[in-house]
Amino acid sequence: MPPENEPSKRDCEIAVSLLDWFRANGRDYPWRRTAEPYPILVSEIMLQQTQIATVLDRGYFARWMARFPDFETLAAASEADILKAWEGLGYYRRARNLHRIAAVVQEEHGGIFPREDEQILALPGIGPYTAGAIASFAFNRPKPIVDGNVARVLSRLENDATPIDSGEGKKRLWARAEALVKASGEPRLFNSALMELGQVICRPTSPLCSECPVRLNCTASAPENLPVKEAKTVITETTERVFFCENSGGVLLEQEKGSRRTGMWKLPALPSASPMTPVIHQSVYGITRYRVTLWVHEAPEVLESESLRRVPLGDLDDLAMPSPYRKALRAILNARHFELKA
DNA sequence: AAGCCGTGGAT
DNA sequence: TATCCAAGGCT
Repeated sequence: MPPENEPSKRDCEIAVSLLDWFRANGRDYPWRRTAEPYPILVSEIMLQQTQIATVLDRGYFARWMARFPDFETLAAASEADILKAWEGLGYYRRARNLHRIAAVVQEEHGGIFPREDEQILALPGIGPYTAGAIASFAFNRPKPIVDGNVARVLSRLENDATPIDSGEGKKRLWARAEALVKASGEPRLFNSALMELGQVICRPTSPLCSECPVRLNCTASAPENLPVKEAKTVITETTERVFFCENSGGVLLEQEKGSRRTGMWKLPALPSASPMTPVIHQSVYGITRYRVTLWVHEAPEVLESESLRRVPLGDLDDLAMPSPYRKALRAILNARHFELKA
């Protein structure tokens, strides 16, 4: 009985070329020096929609691993500590999901990260990409991964203009990624190589085709025009009004309670019923499809509320705060400090 | 399934 | 300056 999916000669060539290139040129990252599920999981969650430079250069990965070195430590940590460690990385649900995963591993898997695909996929915050990444990086199993890099590389390799965010496009990409990782015989190395090719050679603009290890097998006629996407994000302008209220006891802050940025602290919203007090700081920040103009007002008169807390200046850095408010608060406090000295 | 969820760097 | 995009997932 012949094997069902014999790798094609072309796929074997692509895999070998990519593996050779990666063995000679692959970058050294801390999560590539280990096959332990925990650090690999942490890196994968941190790197979702986040650049490697952010996670490495700004110290997030190193600090996290020092503070929460294993599942047990992470499971025992408070959500406040976890959000604080994640502050500035964005998509804060990722941090809470990582926390929840640690609890599941401790309580349902006896402290051992599960190997079964279904069990991995069932963990909160782990979708098809991250499940494949852990299966291949930690367990060296031939599972495909398709992230933004891989989608770009594969659509160019096949000169395929099917939108990568369409159902058909995703189906093709995952099928190609699966065929290639199986042809490689080296899941851990190959998946890393495929992504890194997208980062350093097959870049979104100005791809370095003359240096590409798979150029002989690439069919792209105009690589700069690929991949094609359907979705176009329309930016909506919005306005946000908050207030700054400091006295000898510290600064008044409000804890977020909605689904968005839950548990994090911010400058309190200016009550819609309150009068427009003078503006003391203005900034603009982007969040998903919004461009928000943030106005920080002087405090209105009425300030009683259960969601508000007066935080001493020395404790401000201990609370997890989304970047726009952190920056505004620092700017305001710096200005005040400067005035006091002057 | 289309909208939502953060932030910073590159171009 | 504006836009894109980065190791996506959830609802």
